Amino acid sequence: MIYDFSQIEPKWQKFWQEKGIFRAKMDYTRKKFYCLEMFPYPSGRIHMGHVRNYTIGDVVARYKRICGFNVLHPMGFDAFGQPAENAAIKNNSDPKDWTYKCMDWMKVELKRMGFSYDWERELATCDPEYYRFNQWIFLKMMERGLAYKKASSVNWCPSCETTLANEEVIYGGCWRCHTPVLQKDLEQWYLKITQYQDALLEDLAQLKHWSDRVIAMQYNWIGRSSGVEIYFRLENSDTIIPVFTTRADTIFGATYIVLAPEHKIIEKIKDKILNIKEVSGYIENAKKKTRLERIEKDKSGIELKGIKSVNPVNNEIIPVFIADYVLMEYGTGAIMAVPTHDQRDFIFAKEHNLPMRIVIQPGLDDESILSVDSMTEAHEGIGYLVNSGQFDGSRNYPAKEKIAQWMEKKSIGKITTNWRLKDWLISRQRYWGTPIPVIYCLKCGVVGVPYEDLPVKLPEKIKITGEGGSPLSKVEEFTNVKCPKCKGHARRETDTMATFIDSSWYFLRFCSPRFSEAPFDKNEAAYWMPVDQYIGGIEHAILHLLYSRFYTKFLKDLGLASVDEPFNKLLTQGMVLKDGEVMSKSKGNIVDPDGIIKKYGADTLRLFILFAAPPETELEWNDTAIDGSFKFLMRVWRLLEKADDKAPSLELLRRLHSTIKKVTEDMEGGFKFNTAISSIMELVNEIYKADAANKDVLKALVILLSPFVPHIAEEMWHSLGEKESVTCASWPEFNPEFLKLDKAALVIQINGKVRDKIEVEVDIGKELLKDLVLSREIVKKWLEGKPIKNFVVVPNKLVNIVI
RNA sequence: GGGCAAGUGGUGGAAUGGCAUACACGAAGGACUUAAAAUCCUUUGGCUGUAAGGUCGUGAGGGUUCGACUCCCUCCUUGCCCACCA
Repeated sequence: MIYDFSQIEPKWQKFWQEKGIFRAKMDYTRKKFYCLEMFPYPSGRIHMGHVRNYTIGDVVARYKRICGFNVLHPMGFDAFGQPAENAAIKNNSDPKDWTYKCMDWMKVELKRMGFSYDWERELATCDPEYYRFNQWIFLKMMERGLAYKKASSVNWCPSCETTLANEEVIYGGCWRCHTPVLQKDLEQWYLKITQYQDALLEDLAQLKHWSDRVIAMQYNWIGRSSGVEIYFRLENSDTIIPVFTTRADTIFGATYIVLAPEHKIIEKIKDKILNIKEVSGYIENAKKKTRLERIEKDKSGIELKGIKSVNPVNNEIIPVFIADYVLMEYGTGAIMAVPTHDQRDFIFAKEHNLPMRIVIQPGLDDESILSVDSMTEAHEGIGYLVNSGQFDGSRNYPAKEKIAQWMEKKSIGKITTNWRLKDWLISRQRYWGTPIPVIYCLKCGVVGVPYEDLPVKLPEKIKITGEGGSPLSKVEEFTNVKCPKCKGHARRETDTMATFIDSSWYFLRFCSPRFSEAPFDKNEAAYWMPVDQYIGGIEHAILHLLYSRFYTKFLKDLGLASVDEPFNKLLTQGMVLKDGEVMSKSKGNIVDPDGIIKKYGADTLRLFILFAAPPETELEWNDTAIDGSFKFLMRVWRLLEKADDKAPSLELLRRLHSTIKKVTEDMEGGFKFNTAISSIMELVNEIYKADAANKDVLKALVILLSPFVPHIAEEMWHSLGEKESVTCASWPEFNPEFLKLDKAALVIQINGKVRDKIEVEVDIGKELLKDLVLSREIVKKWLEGKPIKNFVVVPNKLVNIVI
């Protein structure tokens, strides 16, 4: 009887599907468990990253199911996006055809892995029945002022010919193609995620089962900082320039102010700027620079000649500069410069030969006194205030609050909170996405498409060239519409939504994927949500999770969702590496899962991936080590030949029950699959050693194995005489009676070093133990009459004699 | 510059205050075989020793403790995230 996985695996996959074992139904009498893995983008074939992600998820789902939970474990496709469009341009084909072909391929591969999905809940975000609710939610946001159109300077990728959200700009480049991003003035749709900034930040505290790493990433991204907006007036004018600072304690040291080149005030005061030509030149130049260039360059800048400002705390007349190191998108787009206590200002002041004044002395004794002439860098640390009027002598950090309050009282400043998080730009000049459901009418203005007209369907079979902006703008029958209000001539919006929208609520849709009246059925979602265990890559730690949290909060406010946070536990799995590097086509180090399945079967692949490393850490692919996983399964398989009804030895039962205990603890305490599997391997070794494979012991072994390697487990389960699926069995409980021992192997240490071992009765008294230990020959030799300073006993574990 | 991880045999990794290297992979030797594969058995951190044993050893240095891979402090290295964020 050989282990023929190629016959076994399809057989049970078919069996599970025909019996509908993984179909999920709402049942208030049972405890639910919603297990979700981040759904894939249909790029063609599944890769090892997918296999790892979905194997981890499948083990969780199968384990919870066998523990008696009512498990929801769905799968679908994040089907809109640019690769499909690019493929269409390249092959002169249709994005829809390409996408559906890819999904079909991937589905075959996912099924071949034996994942326990409820395929009846499958969804694809490019399906009009799905994206109509992207539009539905968008209209609800529009009604509440959360979706709005705004003209502004936006991130523009010249290669993709589309706008990008701040979140999609990675180190000055496009997140997709890494092309340096430019700034462009455009009218675009935004979602007001900032409406939820407080909740998004505060509710992070609820997410006790998320890693510190992800929490920190979200926290930093939202980026709340409290400080003061200080009003600097221009000399001989009523014009006020507000400036944001977190360092109000340094205000008396502000010796000039600096504006971002894009600052609106410049246009208003340009007649008074004496060197306007040079200033305009500088601004033009700054606009042309990519963000990367602005960051890398030294601190360039130019003074606005003829313009002076007034420091409101001491009425000092100070110069005004523009410089591209000041960012328009953060704070007020203007800063007060304190060169003595801010390193960037220090460099700038040195370069432009600007005045400095020390307002914080690190210590008041002679050696630590700073002087402007001898300073080589800014003093950003703590100290005592000087040159600061009535605040002289206070410690600078406690003075911060006092100064802020004083400024507020004098109406020269306002205590404010500044956020790094900006509203979400969602307009994309692309075809393969959700059309934004808006119509522009000359008479009525911006009009939302009426709900009964949804979905606004993407026109099919259109020509996509990849040139000249939005493909939809060239489709006359799409753009040319009647105004829903006045029935007059109107034009349809031709931009599509960012694809992160699609994945921001799919977990809710999975609760009732065929529901047609709303994005999802309230009651179903109330039962299944939140997702109990979410599993995916760390690359989605910021954007996808933040947007999903935002959508969930909005949908709760709409009265649809029942939870504040969508994902209770989050597991971010590590990447799969080959030769220390991430697998990628360009590096040519791809291992194709399909080839592995053909050679070893899905169970071996699953086992190797789970055994080789804990789920969160990186996994180094090893072509020879996978052989070991295969051999282990064959070794398990051969146990069938040994199956008998002889009573198992007490020793074997002990091992069985300690394995049950260990595996259960590993599953409950953070999914330590690698150590769970290694303890099962020890059990198998023990059965071989005992050379007696009692059927009940084997059945327990098979159940323990079933979440990891479901096909071989199912086959063995039936071979052992069972008729139902092993997935319907119940998880074994360990019997503590078997774990009790009457003898304990004690380690004898002398001065903390192991010198001897002794077997004694469990819970032996200290005095009796001491006599026993001291009578040992080895112990006597080491002691050699030296006095014992201390005799430490750790019950049933060790003794340590200190001499 | 800020934040979060991590650093253990030839390799993946185990041990979260109590026998460092479980479980595997690889390697070496042996059994079975005409042979190979498969399977089974033995060995496998360094140094030292015929052996018993001794001794060193978890990135480096200090500390706490009867006892530290584990806790604390300082530093080094690597990975990831953010970053002229005022």
